[in-house]
Amino acid sequence: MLSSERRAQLLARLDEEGRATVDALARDLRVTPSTIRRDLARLAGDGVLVRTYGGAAVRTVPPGRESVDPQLAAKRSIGAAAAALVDDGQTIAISSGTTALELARRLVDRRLTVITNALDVVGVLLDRPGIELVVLGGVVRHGMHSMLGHLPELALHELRADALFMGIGALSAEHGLMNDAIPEILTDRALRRASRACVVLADSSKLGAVAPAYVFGLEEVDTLVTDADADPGQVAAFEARGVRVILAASSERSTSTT
Amino acid sequence: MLSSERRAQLLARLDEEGRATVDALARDLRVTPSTIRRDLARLAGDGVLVRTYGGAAVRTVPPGRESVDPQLAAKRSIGAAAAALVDDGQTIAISSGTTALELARRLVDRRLTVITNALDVVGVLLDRPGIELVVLGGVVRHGMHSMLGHLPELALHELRADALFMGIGALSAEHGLMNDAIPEILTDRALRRASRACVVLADSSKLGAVAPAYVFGLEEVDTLVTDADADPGQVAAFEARGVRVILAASSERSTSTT
DNA sequence: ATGCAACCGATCAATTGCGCGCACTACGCA
DNA sequence: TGCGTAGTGCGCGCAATTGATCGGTTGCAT
Repeated sequence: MLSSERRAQLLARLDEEGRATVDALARDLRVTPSTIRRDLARLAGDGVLVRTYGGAAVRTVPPGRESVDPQLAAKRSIGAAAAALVDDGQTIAISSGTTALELARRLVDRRLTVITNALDVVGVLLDRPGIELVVLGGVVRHGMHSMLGHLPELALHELRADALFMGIGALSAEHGLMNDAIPEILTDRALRRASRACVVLADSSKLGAVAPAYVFGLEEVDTLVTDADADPGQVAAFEARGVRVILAASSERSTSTT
Repeated sequence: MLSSERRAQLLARLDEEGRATVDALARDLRVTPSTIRRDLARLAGDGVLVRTYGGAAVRTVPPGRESVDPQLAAKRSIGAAAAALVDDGQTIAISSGTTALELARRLVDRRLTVITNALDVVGVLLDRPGIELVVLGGVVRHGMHSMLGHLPELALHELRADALFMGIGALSAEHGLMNDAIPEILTDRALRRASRACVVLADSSKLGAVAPAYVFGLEEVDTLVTDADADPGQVAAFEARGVRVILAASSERSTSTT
């Protein structure tokens, strides 16, 4: 095999899977880990990938944190369902989070203005012909790739969106929307204030859960997109609070794995 | 078989398979590897294919669009020299541009706070343990990956840096700093206002050149880092204007190619 | 905090490919 | 026939890649 071909396969695999270990690459490409390390170092020098301890990752995918996400299938279907709510020509805001990132992946061929504070969303939508991309700025949280602080708030005073699509760590009919990280909530509230409508993206495991940081109440939420595994009682409770609930068609295998 | 016919077959095969080894081509075309190497060298010179170790491959990017930067070696050395001006613990601002990007590559292992409006710089410095990354935000320019508009200005009201490192499209002792893109200049000026010192990074081809958009004058510039190919007259002119000039050691091969 | 296993970068020897010079052949032309 | 040019094959010194090894470092678990 040609060395350039090997590097191309390496990149293709990384593109597909988001990350790979040195050992796995060495085994599958039939070379020693030394060679893989050299290839990775070279490609990392070109800025194509990011070297991590034990392997490598695509630049735009957060490491570790979302390793083997059992809800990934659900998040994908939620992203697809949410994309159907977006009309061409609109201006939308997308918050950080893996579910919101799945939405962004579905929007690459659309004609939109997108406001975001999530660097991963930026990576997905960068240089897409129909996408006008507005980045909020801020201090980048390590690993999370979201931009926080008062800079996003400042920028959002100057911006307005038709709709905000936000992922959320937990939500309940009783306590509203909650997140794990306190610094996030100021940015999330500012995003809400700058948007006409609010669509919350949350897989069914988030419904009825709690998290330490209170973001805002359900009265601020117009639509909730979740997956078909959602508890009907929860769905009814949210609908009773005036939230339109959309159940995304879930892929079948997800039930068997849990 | 005619030699031109052989080269045509060689190209056809490469088009079909995407790659080929020297040995396989020599075997199938009934000539020695030497001849194949000569053919490949010739075709690579024409830009039709890419030579790789042990074989050849089709171009992955069309010839015109790709970034064959003749100044890349110079920019790398400039980036290295500029990195020596940065002390650990400092807060620095980095503007957009390929030369500034080379500086960023040299800072990945340092302990710094970095303010930038360049997404490529963000990609390089993202998740580096010692790097606190502050993104300015703004509207993303397609292809350029810089964030512009009044959002960066707004954010820069809230920020201060020890030094600004900025790439520049052209500069002369007479006309000061100039850029190709008008929208850039507002952001560049705001970056300057927020920084105590200003270091300009420009390879020698930029010295004495002109570009349409005036950014600011040399009285705002403390240091200029360029490569050793710089015209001594130009260097003297800049020094006469009070600018400290640093000549980065140039790599040797660049001279032989010109 | 500490110990341990895994990983990394640097280095070395071996293999393989490469550029270059030289000789030979084929062909066109006077 | 003699000569010049272009193309090809061959051998040699050199460069690039690779796999193995070693000392140092990192991340993880206890």
